[in-house]
Amino acid sequence: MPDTVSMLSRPLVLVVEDEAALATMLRYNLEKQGFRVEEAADGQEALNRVSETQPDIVLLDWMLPALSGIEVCRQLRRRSATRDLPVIMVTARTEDQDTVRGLNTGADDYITKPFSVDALIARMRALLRRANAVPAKARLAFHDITMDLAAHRVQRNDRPIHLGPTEFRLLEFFLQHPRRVFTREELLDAVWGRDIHVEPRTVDVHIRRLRKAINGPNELDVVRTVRAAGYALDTEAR
Amino acid sequence: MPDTVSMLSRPLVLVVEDEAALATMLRYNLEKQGFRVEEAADGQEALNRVSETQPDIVLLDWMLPALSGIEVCRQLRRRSATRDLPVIMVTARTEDQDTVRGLNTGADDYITKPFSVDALIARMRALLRRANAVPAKARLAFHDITMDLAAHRVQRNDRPIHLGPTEFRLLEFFLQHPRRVFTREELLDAVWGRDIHVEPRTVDVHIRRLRKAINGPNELDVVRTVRAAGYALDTEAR
DNA sequence: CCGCAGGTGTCATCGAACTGTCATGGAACT
DNA sequence: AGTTCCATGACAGTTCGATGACACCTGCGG
Repeated sequence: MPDTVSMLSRPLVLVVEDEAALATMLRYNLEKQGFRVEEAADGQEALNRVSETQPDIVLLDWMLPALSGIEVCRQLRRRSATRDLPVIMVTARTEDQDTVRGLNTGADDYITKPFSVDALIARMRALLRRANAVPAKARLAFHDITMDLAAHRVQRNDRPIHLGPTEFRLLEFFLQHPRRVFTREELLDAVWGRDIHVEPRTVDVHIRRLRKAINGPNELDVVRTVRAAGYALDTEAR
Repeated sequence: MPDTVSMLSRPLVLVVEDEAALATMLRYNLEKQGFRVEEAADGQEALNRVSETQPDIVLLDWMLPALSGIEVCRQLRRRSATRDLPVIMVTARTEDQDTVRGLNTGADDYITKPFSVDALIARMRALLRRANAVPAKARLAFHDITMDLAAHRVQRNDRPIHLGPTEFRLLEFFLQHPRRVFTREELLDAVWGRDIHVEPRTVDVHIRRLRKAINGPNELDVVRTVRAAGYALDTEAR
C-alpha cells in the first residue's frame, strides 16, 4: 500500500548516465537528500533496471550509448506498467531546447547540463509530489538522537547506538512523527506491515528493547507511554 | 474477546462484486467479524449505493459490468464527499500487478484473488484505523486550557497536566461542547459508552478527579455544578 | 553438517495506575 | 428543620504496562 511504503522507505531514483563521474556525483548528492539510487550506464540497461527495481522516478540522459534517452522514454511510455513513471530528461546545452521539446518524447520535465543539484532536486520533488511519494529526509533527528538513513546509523550524543532491524524501523517511524501518540495497532501497521499477524503486546517488548538501547544511564527516556493510548517519541515524560 | 472492530459501532462495508457466490461468502465472513454489509453488483449500482448508504469502506472488484472498478474509483475520488473514502481494489491474479499499480486509480490498497479473508480483514482494519486517526492538527482549547489530541497532552497556562484515560475523555468531551450542561446520564453515554452499566454517581467522582487535576491552587474552577441538572465546562461559576 | 549468535514473537508475572462504589459530611433548596 | 443533592476520602477490585524468561528462526562460520 502506497502510504506505508513511502513513509518508511525513501524514494528510489534510477540514474541513467554514461558519464561515470557525473553519475557518482549525482548518487552522492541524491543520497544525501534522502533518495535511494540505482544506476544504469546505457539505454538497454536502463530498461532492465526499471523492471527489476521499480524506481519511483527516472533521471535520463539524452545522449546514451546503445539506446538513446528518447527511445528509452518512448518505450517506458509504451508499457502500461511504466506509463506514469516520472521521467526527467537531462540534455546538454548545445541541444536546441525547442527541438528537444518538439520531439514529443513524453518526459515529464527537462533540465539542461550543467545544472545545479538544487534545481534538480526541486524538480524531482515536484514530480514525486504529484506521484504522491515525497522523499523522506536522509537524516532524522530529535532531541539528542540522530539517525542517518543512508548509513543506517543511529547516535545519541555522538554515542553510536546499535539497533536490531525492527527497533530501527520503529525509531525511524517515531522520528518521522515526533511527539505524536500511536496505538499499538497503528505501530504494527506502520512498522511491521499491514497483514502481518502479530500480537499487539509484542509492541511493548520492542518498545522496551528500543528504550534499553537508546537510553544510556541517567539519560532522559525519550519514549513516552500513554496509558490506554499508546506510545510517543517525546522529551517530557508523563 | 476477538477485538472485533475497533471502537465505533460496526462499520459499514460496501461490497461491489458481480460474482454472487463470492459476494455471499464475503458477506458471511464480514458480518461474522462485526461489519455491516451492503452489496452492489455493478459499477453504476455501486455509485448509487455509496450515496445512499454512506459506507465506511468500499471493497471494489476490478472487473465489473456496466462500469469498471477503475472508473468507479475515479468517480469516487472526484467528488469531495467521497474523496477520502477508503477503497480496497480486488484484482484477479491474472492481472499484471505492475499494471494495476501503474494505473493510478487512487485506491488505498489492493488485494489479489484468490485472497484469504484474514488478510482482507487485516487490510480493512488498517485502513479504517487510518481513516479514524486523529488529524495531526487536532487541538482543543477553552479559557486557559489546551488539549493536544495527537500528542495526548493537556496544559493549563503552559503547565502540563496529567489525566487518567477516563478524565481525559471527559475533558475532551467538555472541550467539544463548552458551556453546555450535561446530565450524568448524558456524560455516561458520551464518555463511557452507550451500553456500559455504571452508577450515575460515579460521574461525580470523576468530576472531582478532573477538578483536582486541572485546578491549580487559586485558579478558577472551570467545571460548573448545576444542581439537579449536571455539569458543564464554564468560567462563570455557580 | 552442526552449532552458535543475534533477533523476534509470546507468555506469565508483578506492581503501579486507574476505576467504580460506598459511607459520611456538608451545602443548598423547600 | 427536614430533605435533597453534591463533595470528599477511603478502599477493594480491575486493568494495563514493564519485565524477565524462553522457544523459535535465520544466517553464518566452523
